[in-house]
Amino acid sequence: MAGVRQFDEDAVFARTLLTFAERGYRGTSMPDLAAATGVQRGSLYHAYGGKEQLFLRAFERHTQSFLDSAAGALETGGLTGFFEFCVDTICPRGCLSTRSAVDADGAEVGETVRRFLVALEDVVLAGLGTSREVARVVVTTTRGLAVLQRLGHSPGELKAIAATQTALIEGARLSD
Amino acid sequence: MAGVRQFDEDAVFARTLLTFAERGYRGTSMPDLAAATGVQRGSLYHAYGGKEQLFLRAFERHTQSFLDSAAGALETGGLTGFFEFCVDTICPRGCLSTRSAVDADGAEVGETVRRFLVALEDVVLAGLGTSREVARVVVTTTRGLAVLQRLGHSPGELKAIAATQTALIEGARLSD
DNA sequence: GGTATCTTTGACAGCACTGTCAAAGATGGA
DNA sequence: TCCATCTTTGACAGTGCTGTCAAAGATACC
Repeated sequence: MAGVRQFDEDAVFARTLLTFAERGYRGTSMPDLAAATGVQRGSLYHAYGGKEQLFLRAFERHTQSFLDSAAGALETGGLTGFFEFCVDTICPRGCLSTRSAVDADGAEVGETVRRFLVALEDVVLAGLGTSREVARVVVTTTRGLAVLQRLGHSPGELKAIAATQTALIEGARLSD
Repeated sequence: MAGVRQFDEDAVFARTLLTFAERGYRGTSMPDLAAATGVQRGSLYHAYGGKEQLFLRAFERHTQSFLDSAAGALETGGLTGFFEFCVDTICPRGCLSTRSAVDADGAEVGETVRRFLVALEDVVLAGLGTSREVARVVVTTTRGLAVLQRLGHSPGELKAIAATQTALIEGARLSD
């Protein structure tokens, strides 16, 4: 072992994800990532191989912490808390997973995002105790909110939509 | 008036929209459009100015017919019919408006898609007779379905999600 | 038929990104 | 200290897209 990596990999991953969230998957180039991370383009190619591999490594890295936080929000604040957490996460910059899902060209990125959504569905299912069908509607709603965010809707508007959805679900629960 | 346009503008618009739906806004280049429409790139630049203008003209052109069809589906089949229509429209190729919303770089495209969603919300509101809040949830759900479609979900899966959402809304209606 | 007007076509320069590579730099171990 | 190994850096060729333009083609009107 010698000639050792000069950059902090976690910091690179964090900057990488921010860049992808802001600019979209296709809209982000290796020069963009080099500029955002402060690491030369050649070094990124050398260390990770290319854009897709770098994305995948960064995405998988931070996925688990998001799921943990989501589970926490769900436990603390119920469905309302969950949606608020999602909107607050999405809101200044854009939803990384949604943008990547829509934007991706390679199959690998789509597959990874799909797995992420299944995991998110599991979190909702476990934390909310509804049916899997309803959990899936909840996840679908978060995707819809992410699209609306891209169109310029404010956090307040998104939360209002989430509140309506929450009321529909909670209402159905009561009437069972 | 002389030296007259050699191509059928409606056909060009139709092919244009298909291409944008399949490849995404950023993923579609002028050479792609030239190939898809059979019109030389130079002619497209001459006639429309560029990609964004061509997109906008084609999008606005076909927007109204979609809204009309959606209203018809809603009248005929209620919320279930509406969602089925949306899924069937989205499904083989992808949802043009959602892809464009997420993908767009220019402000004009986003603004146009936003207006389209407001119009769609109005259609749902008028056809369904619920509150505007619920109509907005319905529109948001269609966006979520479009994202899932991009991830490879089948029409059947999307319709199942839509059915759950429909049940939640209809249930809330009954208990009022 | 002639002319003015519009369209089509192919070509051009400019720009940005990709992926690779060789040379140079840095580091840990013998 | 010296060496083997890894990383960094800048440069390179290749590719694709953009926007423009001049020349050529087509058409309506006089």
